[in-house]
Amino acid sequence: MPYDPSAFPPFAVTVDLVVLTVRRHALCALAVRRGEPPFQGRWALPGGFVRADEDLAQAAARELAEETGLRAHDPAVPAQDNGAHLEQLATYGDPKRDPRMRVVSVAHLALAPDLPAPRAGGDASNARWAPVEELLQQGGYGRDGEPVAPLAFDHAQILSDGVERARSKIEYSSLATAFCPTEFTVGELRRVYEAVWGVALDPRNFHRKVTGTPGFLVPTGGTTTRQGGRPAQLFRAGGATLLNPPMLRPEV
Amino acid sequence: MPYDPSAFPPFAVTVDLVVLTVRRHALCALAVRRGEPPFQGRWALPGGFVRADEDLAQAAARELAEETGLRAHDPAVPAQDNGAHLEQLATYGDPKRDPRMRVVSVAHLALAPDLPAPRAGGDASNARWAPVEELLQQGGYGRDGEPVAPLAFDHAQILSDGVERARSKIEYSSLATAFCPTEFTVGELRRVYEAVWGVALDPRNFHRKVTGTPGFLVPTGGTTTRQGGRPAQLFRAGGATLLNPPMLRPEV
DNA sequence: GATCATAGTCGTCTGCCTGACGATAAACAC
DNA sequence: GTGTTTATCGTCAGGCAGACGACTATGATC
Repeated sequence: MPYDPSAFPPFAVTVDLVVLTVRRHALCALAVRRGEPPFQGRWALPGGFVRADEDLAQAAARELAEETGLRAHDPAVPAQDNGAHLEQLATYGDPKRDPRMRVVSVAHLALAPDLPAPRAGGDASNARWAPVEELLQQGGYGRDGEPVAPLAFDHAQILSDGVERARSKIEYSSLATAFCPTEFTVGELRRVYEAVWGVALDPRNFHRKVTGTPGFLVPTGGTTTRQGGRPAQLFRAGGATLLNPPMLRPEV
Repeated sequence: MPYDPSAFPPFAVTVDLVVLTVRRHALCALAVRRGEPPFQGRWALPGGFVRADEDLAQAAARELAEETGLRAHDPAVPAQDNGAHLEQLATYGDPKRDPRMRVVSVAHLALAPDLPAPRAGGDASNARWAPVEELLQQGGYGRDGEPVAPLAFDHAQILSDGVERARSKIEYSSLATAFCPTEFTVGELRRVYEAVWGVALDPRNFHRKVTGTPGFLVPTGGTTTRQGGRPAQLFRAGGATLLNPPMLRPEV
């Protein structure tokens, strides 16, 4: 195939972000309201065009910072604090996914601890954390009784894929700690698993499992009582990234 | 962000293919020789531009058919024969990955049973199955004593990611059957695992494990003796796609 | 201050799965 | 027949997970 610039059609390339966090025992995703057509007024995933001199991961990190103020976690610096986990998810390129033009979107998945409040260009009403089931239900009515419109474009599919990735990845990696603050208790980590998987876990077996997995948790020495009840030990994420044996997701 | 066609730079979008198979107890990948600069004469992964009206998966399936004659396995037809498994792998978009222009490549992973012979535009000398370690070694000398040049572009990284995906995915899915013909024996399936993982497995424990996992294998009733020794039962891939519990890859 | 509710932590027991490995079965080569 | 190769069945011990009892340490309530 000789090199011929007219031999290939031009594409626009964007990054879209599935930013997940756990709030009030529910897995939530960041959604922004679209200000212009198509899908004006509908909720969508945050994202934007990749710039001419930018790598895909850079573009995703830039969008993440613009939308949330989060810095992306550099994989080369595992002990970095307050950085969000960011990884490529999948690429969506259906010719009709954007009615305006041919857009290929490289979706990324970000996991963040619970954050104060979202921002989207400074306008809080145009960005929110919403439970993923609420964003994924087709039509129907949300918790507040208002009608729910599906996400713009193919973003329901992207969000669904991102949630599934997160659900499976916390099984065999220490990624669940990305949902926790720098220091956290075993109970807080358990509530992350329960929210992401949507199941209840036995606190005793969970405690035995996570404290017995080498490299998963490192005790800081401190304790906290912010959950009420007996004070709990505080931990930081250990160096291990892959858990062997993995956490087991209960059968449905 | 208002819609402004001049606000985004144009990209070329390609699909690159990591086509894996098991030949002579070794994990092999399809490589094609580049006929023009850049990297003229070097080996590369097969691939090509995505057309204007084509989905990414369609483009990957078309390239796969052009290079190997394989039809992609439609996930909606699980019992389809002789179709190769095809899935999206990852997307590579470093601004300098192609010296000519800005190219974003959506890599796909294909798994195929052992095939007669590769073809690349009818010229067999420009396409071959090569063991992945041979393609991935940087410089040095191959089995035949000839100097080995690294793969073109970032294809070593793509191939490495594809191999790692395959290695981990046969742990928890029935994907290893994609390397086998329609009917196969437990021993043949074991040799697939051994080649992909590069380890030796205990035949007795392997047999117990795979025949005891519901939905993994379905006996066809026939037997074969094509491996020599006692005749072995023939199986087809069962309906299960996810293995629970998974196959365990031995520690290094 | 006693009592209660809440949450955390340590143990025990049982069943299942895995790895190691012995034994037998059925073909082919000589 | 003997040896070789591959397939298949069985046995046994160790480890891990699920179920669940027991105890500890805090704050809330009376």
